Amino acid sequence: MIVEFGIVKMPDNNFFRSVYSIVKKIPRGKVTSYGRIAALLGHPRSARVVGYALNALAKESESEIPWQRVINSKGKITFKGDLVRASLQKALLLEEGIYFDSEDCVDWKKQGWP
DNA sequence: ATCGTGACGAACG
DNA sequence: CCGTTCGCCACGA
Repeated sequence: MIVEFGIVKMPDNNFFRSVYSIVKKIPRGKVTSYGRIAALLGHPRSARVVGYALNALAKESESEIPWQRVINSKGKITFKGDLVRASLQKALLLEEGIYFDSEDCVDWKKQGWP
């Protein structure tokens, strides 16, 4: 099956789709990490793959899935060369009421999910 | 099938 | 509290 995210062909991969279904459940005003999602899926060591899945998503600026609510385990947004996406992510999160401290770090205890 | 790659993360030093 | 190293695993060439 091909999940249509624009022209990008998504593989018939349960892991990717599982990632998306989890991300969709993150409530507004909350955030979680790549590793957390991987753990929820029963693949505690597949954090990188979660990032890989979200990467394919962001290209199409998919509105249905709140990709911006996924950050790294340190509680920060990961740049990795794409400053545009990073700033967009922060803007979206600020709009949702996420609070960043002086070091651009979120408070897991108050805004972490689950 | 093999291999390099990466929105990660934990373990070191 | 840094920066490095290493394990991880789906994907695409």
